[in-house]
Amino acid sequence: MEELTTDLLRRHGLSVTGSRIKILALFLQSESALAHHDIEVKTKEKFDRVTVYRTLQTFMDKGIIHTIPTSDNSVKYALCKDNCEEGHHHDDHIHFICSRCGITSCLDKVQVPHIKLPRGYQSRQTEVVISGICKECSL
Amino acid sequence: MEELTTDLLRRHGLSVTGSRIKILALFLQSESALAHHDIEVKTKEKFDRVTVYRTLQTFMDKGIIHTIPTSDNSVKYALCKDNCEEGHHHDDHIHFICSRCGITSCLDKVQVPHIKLPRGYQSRQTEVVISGICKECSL
DNA sequence: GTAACTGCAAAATATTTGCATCCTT
DNA sequence: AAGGATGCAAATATTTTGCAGTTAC
Repeated sequence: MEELTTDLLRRHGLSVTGSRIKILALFLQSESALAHHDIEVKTKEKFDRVTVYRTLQTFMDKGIIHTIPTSDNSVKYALCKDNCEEGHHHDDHIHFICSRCGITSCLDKVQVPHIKLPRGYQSRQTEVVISGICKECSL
Repeated sequence: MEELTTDLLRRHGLSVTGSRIKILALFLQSESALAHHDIEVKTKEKFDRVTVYRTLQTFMDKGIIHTIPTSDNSVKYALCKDNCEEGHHHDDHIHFICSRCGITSCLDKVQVPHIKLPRGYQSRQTEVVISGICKECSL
């Protein structure tokens, strides 16, 4: 794991530090998207709240994670899969929010559909967030 | 306009008050979605910030407005078109965020596509938010 | 050694709650 | 008259900024 995180950081031109390793590891271990608060809670070793903010921002800038839009206030973050570069997100999967257990996850297998817009509108990115009952909760 | 807003409030079982009329009128006049901050700025007569929060919450509860999910922190609100009832939103249109002028709007004519989910997932609501350049900005 | 990262303090901003008063019905 | 809505004060939560000390390369 340490190997993996270190690699990922280096590949994105970031220096390897304790907080970055720990936070990145959290994302790699997690099936679901994480809110700022989750990160504060789940890292064994506690980091300053400010460090978490800055680390998330850095990961965003470098295309390591992306945000998932939600209708309520909350911002959730998830790992970008492969082809995100600095400044260019290519997340072409949809997101799912379970209204029972609350987890937010990326459904990597489900492609975002192409949507025909009215004349004059130019689409750059399409976000799809579906809420409902997830696989686990509907058992 | 006063007629319209009053009607709308009554139809949703709300008492008719100054702040509700003014805030609802803002939504009716506005082409685009409004953030809490927009409302504070755009109402001539100033209301307490708390009143704005509470009014928006009330409108949400009654199905008069809905939120639009965004990837950044911001929450935007827009009028529900017709068939929203208390506790049941039926917004089946997509949302558009212009990355040039920043406006967020409902594209009422564009239907949300049906998306086939993996086995076990049950969809209740699908949100689609497309960002790009809007009609006005691409002229 | 130098540039970048972190933690602490504090500022700025956003949101919620309690309560007394006022307004709508 | 009664219940609900508003404004004010204040508590809470969230996010940002500056700076000094520390760490990665």
